[in-house]
Amino acid sequence: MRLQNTMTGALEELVPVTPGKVGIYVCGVTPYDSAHVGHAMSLIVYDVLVRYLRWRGLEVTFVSNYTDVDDKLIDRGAAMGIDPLDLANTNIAQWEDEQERLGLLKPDVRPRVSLEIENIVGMTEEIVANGFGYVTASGDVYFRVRAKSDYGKLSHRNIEDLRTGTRFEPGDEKEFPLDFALWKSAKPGEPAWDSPWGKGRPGWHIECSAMSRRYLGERFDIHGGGLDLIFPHHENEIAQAEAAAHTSPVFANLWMHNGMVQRDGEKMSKSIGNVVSVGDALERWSPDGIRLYVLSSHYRSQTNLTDEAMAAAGAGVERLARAATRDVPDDATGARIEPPEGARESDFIDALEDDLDTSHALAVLFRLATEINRAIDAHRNGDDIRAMQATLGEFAGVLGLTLEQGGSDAPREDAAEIDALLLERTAARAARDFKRADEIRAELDARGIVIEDTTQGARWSVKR
RNA sequence: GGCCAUGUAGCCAAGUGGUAAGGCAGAGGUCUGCAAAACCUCCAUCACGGGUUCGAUUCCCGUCGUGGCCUCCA
Repeated sequence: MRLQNTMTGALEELVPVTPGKVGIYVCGVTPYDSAHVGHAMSLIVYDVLVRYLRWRGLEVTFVSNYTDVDDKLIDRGAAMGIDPLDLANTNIAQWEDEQERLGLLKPDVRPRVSLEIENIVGMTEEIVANGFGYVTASGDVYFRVRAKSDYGKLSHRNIEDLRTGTRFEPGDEKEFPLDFALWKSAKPGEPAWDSPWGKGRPGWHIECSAMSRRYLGERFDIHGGGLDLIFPHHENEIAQAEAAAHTSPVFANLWMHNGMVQRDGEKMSKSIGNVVSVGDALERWSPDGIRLYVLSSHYRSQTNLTDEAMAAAGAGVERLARAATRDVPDDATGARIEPPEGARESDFIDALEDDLDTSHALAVLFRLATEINRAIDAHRNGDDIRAMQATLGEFAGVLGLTLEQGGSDAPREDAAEIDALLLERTAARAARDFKRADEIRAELDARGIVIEDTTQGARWSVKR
């Protein structure tokens, strides 16, 4: 599989550190507020990566963290008058529920900063001992950026460029403006832990270096996150990890970064008030629809979330789901058929091998759907058609799509009533009382129910 | 200001130095009592201006637009 490595800017072959195994670390959220669709998009991308690699037979260890100790949590907690860790736990619980509804795989390890303090302190000590960190009079520990000659190599900036525009704050104890905090001494009322430098808490960046090393080793395969994390977060992670390294001069082999989601052509931001939370999204659109939308563009590109695009994604899911679940006659005497050019497993694999080209992979699914429909209409061999349906379902599964129909089996309180109306309509049609039949259809339509007359009889489903 | 992306049909969105995947929407047709679904057909010359080339949407330069990062951010 080839993936674009942000570090080199080139497409690189994924060559696992340990053959047959892949370690992936993805930066998780800071749970100071509800998650939004941008977070969801990011995780959907890596979710598909993990699913695909596993489908291909690789043993994947997927690690993603929660930053539950952070300035934002402390500030928000103070404003709300609650303990920042409680706030984090509340938001994490909500987000985990939403992740499940989005069909996201659970990471194999889900570390939290608050439970990793010893690990983080240990790494910080190593960095200081190696001369890459220093302790100030007030008990803060900073990373000495100038000691790392290749600092900036991920974001392709040099220290001089970065220095422009920065300056020392009055009373700043930093040696150099770009130095960043590894450990922050505790202020009254803040969550704090013991350390060799007194009570305090970790800086933002050190956690990911410490946790990824603990669970994946000093060198691992893929580190992912949003484009906005390249600088300073990932840059600093690299500096820290390499400053503490014992055996490997390289931290992550491949750096993957997903593009940002815009809403109606604008950046989602609290100030504009256009942030779409995951909760809102799940209210309005199906998990498959959200996923299809995300996967319809390349993960590195910026996407624009519009109601129209979401409706299109939902309709696309319907098309795939229908084809995958459409009744196929048992007849196995029809002419044999197999997936056509562009709809074969090799096409699907080629697409995803090529820097996770999910858009192309989806095109394979749609071609397969068309072929299934054609084959059914043409009374082709039933076994062959069912095989194609199974393939479609399998590919969809690799992409994390469930293709569940919102059909008659969907739980609905008035199901019995709807069934009764449908029976009445069937009787009316048999009696050629089309006026009454159409009335019933209109009534059900008003209730969000769609009727289809098929050769197997009438059926209803929930309109999406 | 610096660094980096990006600009493809009504919308979303792939892609390639040799005249543009796929989805949604739309139009016509088949099927249907009518619909729905499905199937068939149709629907773009790739922001603009230069350059390189036998030939560019695809490479280079410039302009304009959009966005990201440079401070917290998926």
